Amino acid sequence: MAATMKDIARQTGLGLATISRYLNGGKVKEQNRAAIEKAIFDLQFTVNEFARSLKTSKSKTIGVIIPELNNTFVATIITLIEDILRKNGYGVIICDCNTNETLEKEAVQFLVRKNVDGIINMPVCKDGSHLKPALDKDLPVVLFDRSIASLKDVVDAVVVDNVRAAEDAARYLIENGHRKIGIIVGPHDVFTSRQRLAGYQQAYEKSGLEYDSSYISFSDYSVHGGHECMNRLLAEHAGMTAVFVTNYEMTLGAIIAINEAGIKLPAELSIIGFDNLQLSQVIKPRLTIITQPLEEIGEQVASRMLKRLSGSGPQETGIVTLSTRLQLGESVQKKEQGGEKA
Amino acid sequence: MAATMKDIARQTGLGLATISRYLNGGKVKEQNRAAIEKAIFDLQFTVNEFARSLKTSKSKTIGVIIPELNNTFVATIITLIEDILRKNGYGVIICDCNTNETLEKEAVQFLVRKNVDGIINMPVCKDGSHLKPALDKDLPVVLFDRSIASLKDVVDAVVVDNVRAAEDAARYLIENGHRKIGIIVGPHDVFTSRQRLAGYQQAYEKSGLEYDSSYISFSDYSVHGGHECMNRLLAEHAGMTAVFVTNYEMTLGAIIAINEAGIKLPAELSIIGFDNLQLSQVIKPRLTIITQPLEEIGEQVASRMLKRLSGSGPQETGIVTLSTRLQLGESVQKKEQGGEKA
DNA sequence: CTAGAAAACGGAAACGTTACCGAAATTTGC
DNA sequence: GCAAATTTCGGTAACGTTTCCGTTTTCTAG
Repeated sequence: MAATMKDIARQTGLGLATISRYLNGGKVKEQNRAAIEKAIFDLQFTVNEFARSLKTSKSKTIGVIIPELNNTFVATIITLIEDILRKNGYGVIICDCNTNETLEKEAVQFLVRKNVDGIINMPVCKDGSHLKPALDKDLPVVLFDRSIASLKDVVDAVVVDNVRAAEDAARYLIENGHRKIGIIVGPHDVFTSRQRLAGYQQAYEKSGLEYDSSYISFSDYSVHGGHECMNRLLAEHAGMTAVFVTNYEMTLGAIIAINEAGIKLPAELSIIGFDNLQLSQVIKPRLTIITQPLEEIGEQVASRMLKRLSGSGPQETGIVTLSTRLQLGESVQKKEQGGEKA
Repeated sequence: MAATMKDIARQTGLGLATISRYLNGGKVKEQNRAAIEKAIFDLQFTVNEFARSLKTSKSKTIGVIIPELNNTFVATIITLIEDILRKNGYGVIICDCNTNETLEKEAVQFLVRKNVDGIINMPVCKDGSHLKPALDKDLPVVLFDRSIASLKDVVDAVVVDNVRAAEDAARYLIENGHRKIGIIVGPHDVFTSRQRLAGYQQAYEKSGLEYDSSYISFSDYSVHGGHECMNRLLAEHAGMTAVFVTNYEMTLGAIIAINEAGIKLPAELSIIGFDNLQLSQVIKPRLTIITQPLEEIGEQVASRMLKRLSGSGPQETGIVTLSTRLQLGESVQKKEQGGEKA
């Protein structure tokens, strides 16, 4: 049916090895090059990737495992990664594990069976045991958003400095005179949640202030969860003057709740949100937010993977920590303290 | 390195063909079956999918091309499709073409070169010419969200009845006494935009009323766009009593704009949104929305693809049209007409 | 012009499956 | 208990590349 290298060899009178060399960027005499190209054109030849893969044991495919595709942060990063990898000839197989450790483990097995050349993962499992099948086969693994301590010598990881990010946000609020600051964080056991909460606490400590743990509200990184938490905080803490919401979806939910309650931003309540610069500028008052360098995360993940793939010999792995930025808007109001502090 | 069928054959004393038969679900004598299974376990054998693919010319991989991954509707459907296909042993390679026809065409070529067994596509290109490389190779193609008239005999398509959906929404508003209804639609040239607009117009016509085309606002299906359009409509049409927003992202943007303007829902303005039942219940007043049967769309797309893949002989292709539902909330207020009618 | 070095080439053996089809083993029927 | 019918089995030839390495061609320099 389709033309093969043999057909090219026959038409050009050259040997198979020469055709192969040409196809793989080797040196070929000018006139042979022309002949081969003509034959390829005439016969509409395309390399059979199956045969090539059989010989090289490379699929030119990368597996990506994420907890949830329907999430701006994840979708944006995947889009960036996919774009870069595709430009380098790699296909990207996505597995949404629905924030479920069992499904995540199965996804790794599935991808290894599918002979992916590497795995990119925003991990749900905390100890990294799910990655064993991949590591056993020496596949390069790159984590993002969350790192896994026990794996730091065998995989790459790209994360942001969440502690610092949250600290920046909380400090900014404190500097603006706020003392009773609510925080809406993700699930207790998620890496980023913990870090962001730690940053909030650290800001209080460094300022020599105490925080009230009842102002800490755990949620699930969803719009619904953010809405719920915001309502709870509003109901329980009439004295709250500011709130820090630690991801995009929850920020959306929180704002909806605030609007519903008829609370004026920022006069009656200051807010700092998370991610999605675009939205922050659409909302009035313009939202002050912590932005993650999404492009950079995507690029780092993709380029680390590519480097490992082209890797000659063992390379050092490591954690790349990127910085977030406090993007000022108008959703935080300076609050005069009643002379409480100097 | 890794064990092959030959190793299994050697250990069991059976022939290669028998091992192959066993692996592919053929009949094997009970005691041989046991021996093979033991050998597989002992040697940690797994089928080399590369070799299998070379023989069968099947990759067990499906390509999915979408205009934009960072969109709830798309992400939700992809998640469903991916889940079903993975359970059937298929990997899903995703290509985000960024709503760009050139990139979409390149994505098809890329996937065909990667030997996918089929292509699922939410098409950007209107005439379907981008799919030629796939159709030339007789790959099954399933479209969703948008169909392409010229391809209706060669590909499957799963869409919803957008005309009816929009008509339902507009009629409901009209029945509730609204006459000056704004509509925020997607881009002029997109299938769903046109259909949803047509439904809106049809509702007016069937009610014997005229619509004012200045109440029609074209946008781009983004949060930002919805926000912008809503602001424009509010500025230009003080008399507007209701608005229909035709996708989720724009609905979000519109609500933010309404809230910012301090307009009370539904007392001062009624609104019907689109998609995302979950959010609609989080917002107060609970949003009246048009919901698309996302699960059903995902299932239909996946099962159509699976059917075509297992396909024995030529099957009939066709368009599946699913129904939307008007999910009542509290965001539409009955408006007494000043005896204008009847 | 020619010896030697360098570059380009080509034959053939894998890579690990699947599938055809004749041979061997087993079952069935009487 | 035996021939015929039915299963099950196994040898072997692909599938279309890549790669090793010995051979031929081309280039360089004196």
